[in-house]
Amino acid sequence: MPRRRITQTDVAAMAGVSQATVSFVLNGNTPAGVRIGEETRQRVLDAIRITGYTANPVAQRLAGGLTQILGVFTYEATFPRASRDFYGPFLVGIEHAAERLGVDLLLFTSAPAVGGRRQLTRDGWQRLGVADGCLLLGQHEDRGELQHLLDTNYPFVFIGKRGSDGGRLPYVGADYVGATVRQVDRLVGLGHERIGYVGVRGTDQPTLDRVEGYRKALKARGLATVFVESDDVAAAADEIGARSLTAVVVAPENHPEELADELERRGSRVPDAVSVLLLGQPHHPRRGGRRWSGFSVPREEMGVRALHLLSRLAAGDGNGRDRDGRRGAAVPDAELHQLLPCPDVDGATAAAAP
Amino acid sequence: MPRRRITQTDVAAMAGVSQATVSFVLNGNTPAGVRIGEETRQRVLDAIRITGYTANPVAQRLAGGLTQILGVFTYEATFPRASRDFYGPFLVGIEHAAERLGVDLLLFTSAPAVGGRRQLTRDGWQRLGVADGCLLLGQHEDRGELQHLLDTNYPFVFIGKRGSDGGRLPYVGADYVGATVRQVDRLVGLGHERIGYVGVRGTDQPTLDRVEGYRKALKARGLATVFVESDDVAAAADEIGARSLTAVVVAPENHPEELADELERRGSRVPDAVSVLLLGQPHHPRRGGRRWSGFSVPREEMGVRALHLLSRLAAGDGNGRDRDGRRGAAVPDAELHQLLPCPDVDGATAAAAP
DNA sequence: ACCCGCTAATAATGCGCATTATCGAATTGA
DNA sequence: TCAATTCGATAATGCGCATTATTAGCGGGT
Repeated sequence: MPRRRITQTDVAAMAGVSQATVSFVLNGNTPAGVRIGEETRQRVLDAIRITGYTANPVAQRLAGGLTQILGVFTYEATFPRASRDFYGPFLVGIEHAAERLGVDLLLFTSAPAVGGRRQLTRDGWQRLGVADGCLLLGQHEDRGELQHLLDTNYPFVFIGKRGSDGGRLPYVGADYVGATVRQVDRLVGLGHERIGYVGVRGTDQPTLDRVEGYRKALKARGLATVFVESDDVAAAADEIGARSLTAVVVAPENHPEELADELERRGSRVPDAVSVLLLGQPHHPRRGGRRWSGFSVPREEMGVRALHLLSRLAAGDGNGRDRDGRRGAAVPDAELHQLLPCPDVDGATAAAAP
Repeated sequence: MPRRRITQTDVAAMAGVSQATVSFVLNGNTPAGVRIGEETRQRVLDAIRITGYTANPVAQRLAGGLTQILGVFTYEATFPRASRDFYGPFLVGIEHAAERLGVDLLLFTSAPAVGGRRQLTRDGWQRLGVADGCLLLGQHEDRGELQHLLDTNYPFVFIGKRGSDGGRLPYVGADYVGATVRQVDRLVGLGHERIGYVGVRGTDQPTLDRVEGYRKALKARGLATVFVESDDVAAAADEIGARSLTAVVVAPENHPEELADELERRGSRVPDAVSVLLLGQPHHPRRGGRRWSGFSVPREEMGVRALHLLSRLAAGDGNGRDRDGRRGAAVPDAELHQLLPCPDVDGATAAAAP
C-alpha cells in the first residue's frame, strides 16, 4: 500500500505556516518583497528534518521548466562489445560532462531497432520530449528526420561533422582534413615523394575529409596523388609495391595491421621500406600490435564538448530558467560547429624515405 | 527565442475541442461513460500530427502516469575503461531488455562523484523521481539510503544479491554458493583431497557466498578447509606449496593469472601439479591468457532479469496504469529475490590430482 | 409534453511545487 | 494623527496532464 509521500503542504501544516513559506525556506530565495522571519524559518527547517521531507522532482520540473536531463541517441545498440569499443570513448566524455553539468543522461533505448539500426520513428520522437535536448551519435542520413529536428526547434547536437546540411546542424566533429594534411606533411618532411592513400572510397564524412586532406596536402607540395583502392589487403600491398610507393596513409577501417603484415611478407619492412601513417585510432587494438604513427581522434573530448554545447542550446529552451534563475543566452553561431584538432601520434611506423 | 512546447491545449484549440478530449484520444481510454466520436477523433489526431505534439512526460508523471523511463544508478562512473569491463555485460542485458520493454534508460550521472564513488545525496534522490523505478548496481552499504528507499516505497531492484537486509530488498543475483559448491565437487571428482581457497576475506556478498560454498562443499565431503589469505600473490603461491595443496579455488579479484604464473615459477605446473578453478570471469581478460576452468556469472542475463523485475514493480506504482490501461498486478514475493545459476566453464586449468 | 436513455463532449479538479500578487500589522515620518 | 513605509507571511495561480463530474443535444416511448 503506497504510503503517500510527504509534501510541502504536510510540512507546512506541521510548522504552522503556508505551503508557500515552506517553498521559500527551501529555496533560500525570497523573491522581490517576500521575507521570512528567522524564527519561522527554523520552525520550518525543523519540520522538514522531522518529517524527512524531500521535494518531488517531477513537480519541481513541471513548475520550473527544464528537466535537467539530456538525451543520447545512438543509431546502434550502445553497449554490445563491438559498439562499446566505438561509443565507449564518447560516452566517457559525455558522462564526465554530464556529471559536471549536474545533468542526467537519458538513453533512448525504446526506439525500435530494425535490423540492428535504431529508428527515430514518430514514436521515438515522442520520447525525446523528456530531455531538454539530445545528442546524436552515428551516421544517419534520413533527411526527413533531420528536417523534423530543425522544424521542431528541438535542441540537439551531432557528434561527428555534418557536411551536407552543414550550416544548419549543430555538431562537434574532428578535424580530419587538417590532421591528414599534417600526416602527409610529416612524410614529406621525412623525404617521401611517392605517398599513397590506401582505402575504399566511402561517402561517409570522415573518409571524404581524409581524402580531401590528402589531396590538398599533396597538391600544395606539388606531388602526385596515388589512390590504392583495392579492398583486398593483399592486392593493396601488391599495388603499393608496383607503384613503388615509399609511404602510405591509411584509415583505421581499412585493416592497417593486416596491410602491414602483407607488406612485410613481400619483403617491404615497415617503416624501413614503407612508412604507414594511420589516420585515426586502430579500431581493434591488438595486444602486441604495432605502435602506429599518425593521429588520434579526440573522442572523449568530443563527447565533453558536445554535451556542453547541447547544454547551452537547451538552456535557452522551454520556460527554462537555469538554476540561478537566469535564462540561457543565445548561443553564437560560431560555436554551433566545432572541429577539434586531432593530435599527432608518434609511433613506430614512420621513417625517413629509403 | 525559447520555443514553447506544444501542449494538449494547443492541440485542442487547433482541433476545436477541449483539452480533455485530446487527452482521451491520446490514451485511447474512454473511462466510464466518456465517448469520442470517430470524426472528432480524427480531427484531434490530425492536429497532433500537424503540430508534432509530444506529451510532456513530467506532467504525465505528476498527474499520476508512468514515464516509461527506468533509471540506472551505478556507484562508480559507468563508462571509463575499468568500469566498462565490469558494467558492460550488465548494461548489454539491461539495454536489450529496455528495448524489448519499450522503455528508455535514465543514467543518473548527475549524482556527484566523491572520490570516484557516486553519492545518492538528497539532491540525487530528487532526480530519481523522473523514472518509474531504478536499478542499482554496485556495492553500497549506506543504511540510511536503503531505509529511505524502502520508506518512500519507490520501486527499485538491486543487481547483485543483498544479504543483510535481504528480505526487504528486491534483487537479482548470481548463485555463487551453489556454483562454488559445484567447483569443489568437480575437484573432488578429479581425485583432489587437499583443496584450498585463495583470497582475501572480504565482507562483500560475493566473497561471503563463495566462502560459504567452499565450506559447505568440503564439509559435505568430510575434507578440511584451507584458507590461503595472503594478499600477496607470491606468498600465496608459497603457502600453496607449503601446505601441499593439489587444487585451489580463487576469485577473479585475487589475481589468478599472476598466481598461476607464480606457481609455475616454483615448478608447480597448472593444472598438472595444481588445479586452479576460477570463481567467476577473469576481471581483466588478457589476450593470450589462460583458459580458465570454473564458472561464469551470467551478468547479461542478470541485467535482463533485473530490468524485467523492475518493470513489473514499477507498473504497480503511482496511479500507474500501463499502456493498456491495466494496473500492474502485485509482484509475488517469490520473484523479488532471484538467484541465477552460474554455468560451469571448462577451461584448461583443472586436471586430475597428481 | 415530460421523462428516460443514450451519445458526445466539456468543465472542473488535483498532482506538488514555484512564483506573483496581495494583505495585515507594526513601525516610521512629519 | 494619518499616510507612508517596512516587515512577515499568505492566497492564488499556473505548469501540463489524467480523470471525474457534469452538461448539452437528441430521438423515442408513454
